[in-house]
Amino acid sequence: MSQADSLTIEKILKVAEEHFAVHGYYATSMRQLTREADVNVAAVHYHFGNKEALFLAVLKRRIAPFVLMVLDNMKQKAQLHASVRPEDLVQAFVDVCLQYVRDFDREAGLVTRLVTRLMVDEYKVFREQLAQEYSDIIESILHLFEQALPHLDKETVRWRMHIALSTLFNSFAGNDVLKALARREWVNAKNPEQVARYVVPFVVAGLVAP
Amino acid sequence: MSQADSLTIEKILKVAEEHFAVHGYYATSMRQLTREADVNVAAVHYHFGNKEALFLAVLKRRIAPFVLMVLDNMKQKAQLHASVRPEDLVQAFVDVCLQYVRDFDREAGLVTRLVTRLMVDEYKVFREQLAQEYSDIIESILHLFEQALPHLDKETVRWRMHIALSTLFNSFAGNDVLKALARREWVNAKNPEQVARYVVPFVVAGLVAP
DNA sequence: GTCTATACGGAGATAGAC
DNA sequence: GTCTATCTCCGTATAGAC
Repeated sequence: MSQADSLTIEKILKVAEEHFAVHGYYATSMRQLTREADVNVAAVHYHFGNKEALFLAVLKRRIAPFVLMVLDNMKQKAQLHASVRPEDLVQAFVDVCLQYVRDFDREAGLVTRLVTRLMVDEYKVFREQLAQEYSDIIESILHLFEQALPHLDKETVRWRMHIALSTLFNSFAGNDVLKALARREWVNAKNPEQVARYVVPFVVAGLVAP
Repeated sequence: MSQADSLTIEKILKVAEEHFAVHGYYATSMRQLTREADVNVAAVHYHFGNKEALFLAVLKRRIAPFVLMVLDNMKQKAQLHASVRPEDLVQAFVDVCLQYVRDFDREAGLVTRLVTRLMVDEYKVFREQLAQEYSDIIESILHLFEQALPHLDKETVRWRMHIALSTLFNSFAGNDVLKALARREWVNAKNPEQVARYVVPFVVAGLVAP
């Protein structure tokens, strides 16, 4: 029986990705997770090996399709015009996020939350395993940014892309400094349409800044 | 004996803030922390109550002075000109970060890392306890942003401030999406001077975007 | 080949001896 | 104030049931 056909594996992955995205790697309990998925704890170790490997499986399943879709969407938008426009690159990212929300990620931010978790936790093991898979895609995206910002030197382009993507991932993950520091709710950071509306002009302006 | 005079408390706090900032709340082990601080595990429970309370103590000690310093610096810069300028507000934040690096935070990003941890973890207990302390300060900072961006409606100002502060905290925390997803090092996200150089024009442009 | 039952060491928490 | 003993829950490993 192939992995994809196994009901047990699917049940584990479904509950696991939710837990990892919402609570993070360390705060996720294998026992609670398997209880919720109605699966024995040891079944996870049989199918995946250990907690790290399960997390990796979740990441690989969700991040690769997302990043690839972003790249494709960027290329597609770029072809509509004579030159690559910064606003098209940003909009491509946003479109994929909104499409994910419509299609399957109703809670919004599953993939983006997983990525921001990776960002702050700097888990070396995961990075070494994941880097290989996405390096080429990220390289292609950088190439598009270089075309979109021809007046800037390459070091600056890398930094702007770095800040732009960090901001986009964090915004769609619903991460909210103001909510963390202040009492009343300032903005509805969990609403993807609202996020899209306000983050696009901000990031585009940041990219093309003098 | 007052808390500030206790050597044990000081030893615990010093090691704890390092561990919490670098590894996060859940990945921090009380046993490892106390071993490193050369203090008995139960001493933490005696002086602070539990792990949550210790984390709160660390946050209160570091975040309040930082945020207050940012507000003061913003007000100070604002008084130098007839109107409040967006670039002054951003530069005020950056100046405080760089001053922290020079003065005591040699590893850089202790405070900013703690805040980004709070952002992604959404730990309700901490928020309820902390929100009260910083609400007024954040409110004052919002007031400055409203003065600096008079042509924008208040909803937009809140969103721009939200995105700007998120980006600033994340940048100085050294959080790096590209490093999380790709193999080779794209930018030196851990170098505060480099961060300052590239993040300021980006965020200022984002704030004043049409 | 799949999965269950169970045991082990380490974590945070706490009561109570000193 | 300090520290030991102990409780419960965690991730993990493994033997064996089906």
